[in-house]
Amino acid sequence: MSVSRKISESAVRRLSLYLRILEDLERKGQNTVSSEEMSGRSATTAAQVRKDLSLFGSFGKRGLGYAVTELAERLKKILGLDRRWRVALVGAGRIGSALVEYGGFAERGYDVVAIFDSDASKVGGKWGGLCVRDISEFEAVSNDESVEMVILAIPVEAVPSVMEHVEKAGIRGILNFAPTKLKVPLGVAVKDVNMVMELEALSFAFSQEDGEG
Amino acid sequence: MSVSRKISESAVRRLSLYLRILEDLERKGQNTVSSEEMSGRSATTAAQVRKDLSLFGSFGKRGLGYAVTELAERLKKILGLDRRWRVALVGAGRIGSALVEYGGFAERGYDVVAIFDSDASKVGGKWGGLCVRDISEFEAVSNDESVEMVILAIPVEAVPSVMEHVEKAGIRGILNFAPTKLKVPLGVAVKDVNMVMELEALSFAFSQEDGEG
DNA sequence: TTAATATTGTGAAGATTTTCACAAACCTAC
DNA sequence: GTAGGTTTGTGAAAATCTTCACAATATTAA
Repeated sequence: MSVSRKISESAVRRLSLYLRILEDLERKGQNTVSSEEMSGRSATTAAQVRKDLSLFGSFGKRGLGYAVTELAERLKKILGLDRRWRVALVGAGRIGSALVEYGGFAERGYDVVAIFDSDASKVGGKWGGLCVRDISEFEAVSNDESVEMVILAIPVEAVPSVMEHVEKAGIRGILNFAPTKLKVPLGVAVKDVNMVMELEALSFAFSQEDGEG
Repeated sequence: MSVSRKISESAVRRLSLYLRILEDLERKGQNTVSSEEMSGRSATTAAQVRKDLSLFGSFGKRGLGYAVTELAERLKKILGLDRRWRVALVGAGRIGSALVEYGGFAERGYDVVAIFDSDASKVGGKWGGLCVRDISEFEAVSNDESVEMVILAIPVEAVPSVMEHVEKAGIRGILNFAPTKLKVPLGVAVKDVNMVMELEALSFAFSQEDGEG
């Protein structure tokens, strides 16, 4: 099961998508699925699906396809979803509130166990059963609470000082909503989410198209 | 200025990031910047920065670097940000509310001019000055309001029926928060945003690392 | 004016990712 | 058990993306 090869960013994103498709098929009671059908639902090619899956082993049966439930389990394991993760939210502002309000994380195994902010007017407030703590307490609290990952929903200016705490606490996974590339030590994984950047990509695609003959 | 080459997804994302860096430098009153400095702030290489920019022309001066304000203007134009965009939000649920609440869109030129839902209990409600309309009115309203792009914040099940309206209305840009790949006609641009997918990529990176020697 | 220094723009090389194409493996029907 | 139809798994080819390396060009100093 150990994988020595480096798996590309985009391959991992596709695995996520495959898992979602499989869960959908599971709900519908479908037992097996072909790479062809998976590709149809995921805007890739059948060859791509097979290649992606083959990076981790042989899950399918030739002539038949993949067992839906079994493959879903394998993917969950590969993606680290066969367990729950303890997550801290840093930044009790608009984005942070939107994320807590959104609530989709717990469903997929991510438990927000602590919330931090540097704004004194927010510290002490209750957010869905959790007390907003001052960022200066980050190391102590995240240690007590065994925090593994951080959701960073803070303005760019606040990044350097917050990152000091995060680094010192030995956090090794960050979901970054601040619109800047984080500089992190080796071994710390970062994923960026930036909705405005997505919209910009959209208007780019749009403008290009309009400009062309 | 016309670009016939296809620009890669990741190149566009980097352009977005460069623009943000430039705007930051502008605020700080810096007049010129080298590809080296840009790369330092964006976790890429100087060569990558130059290559990306050179896709659209020669913006820099050898020996000196790039003029901050001028390059920012050029990038805005390239990314289609030299104008405002009229956007409709479809789905007045948790994600939709989070996005409206978040509010970062207007700042960057995207105006939400209409909100739709299929849930009768939501239709008619007021959201930040806008009245939530029934999705069946989509074509008429989006035509009246000259809607150009759509933010799709609906559950997977609702996708097919909503997409019918969106297609008929001739919308050609979609920011998709539904965790599924949309099937769209040629010429329609789609960008997917999926925060859970990002978190999964994070736990994947994390699990891999733990599993290795 | 010339020398020294800095930095871009870009072909070419290198690396990575995707697609192709087909042998191997499995299922069903008779 | 054999023939016919499917579908996987995977090397090899093709396409795409990133890095390298350096000529070309600009600035500054003397």
